[in-house]
Amino acid sequence: MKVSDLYTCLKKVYGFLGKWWPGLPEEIIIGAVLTQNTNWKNVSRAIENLKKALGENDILRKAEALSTEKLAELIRPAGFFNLKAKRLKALLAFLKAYDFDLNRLKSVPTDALRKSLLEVKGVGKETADSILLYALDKPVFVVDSYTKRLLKRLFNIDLQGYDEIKNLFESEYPPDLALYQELHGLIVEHAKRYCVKRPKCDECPLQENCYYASQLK
DNA sequence: TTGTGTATGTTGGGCCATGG
DNA sequence: CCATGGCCCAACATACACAA
Repeated sequence: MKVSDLYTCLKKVYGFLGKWWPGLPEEIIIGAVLTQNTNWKNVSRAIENLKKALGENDILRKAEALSTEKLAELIRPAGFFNLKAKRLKALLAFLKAYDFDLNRLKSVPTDALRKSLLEVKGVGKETADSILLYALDKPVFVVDSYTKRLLKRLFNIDLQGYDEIKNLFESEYPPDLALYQELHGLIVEHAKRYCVKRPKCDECPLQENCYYASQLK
């Protein structure tokens, strides 16, 4: 199997995921920071705390107005709360320059927008691309550790660099928003179910197409 | 057998320092 | 320039010891 066949292949197994990253764009931006090194269940608890304390609208503006300490208290369930409170504050300060208007943000060319997001302390490549893809509707490919592991196992492609992997996918697939959103979600779901650190090849629906699984025999 | 307590392992980005 | 490892934190899963 080739990298360009992965989408069709995963879709055959898992079907359409629908809206894989839940919530309003504002919540997705917050979630992108909160989900660093933690599972989604804990992140959604933290977001619920924020919504309960701040209400549903203008959540970014209201969150920015909170002290770092208060913010940390609310996002506690997401883990690393002191660190993430600082990172979230930094990101919210960046958004304030756009008056928290996501449409204004969206009107910035993607490359420039990505660069300025990466200048925010606490926003790395994965976080920036997640925001671009799921909150701002930009067709950029999101790479994570699951993507790296899947590439290595399925295709024996051993790339370390984030941008290398991003470029590989972006050259194999046309820049289609729905496709990119769906494909990243499919990769994560598959890696979480079967292609875990200690892979469950015997149960894996892709074992016939997988370099690693076929090597076991 | 079922419950409870304790310990230990696993998960996961980004920053920063350090060593090639 | 690039890779590696420590650091930030909590939840959950698993395993095991022991008691009732």
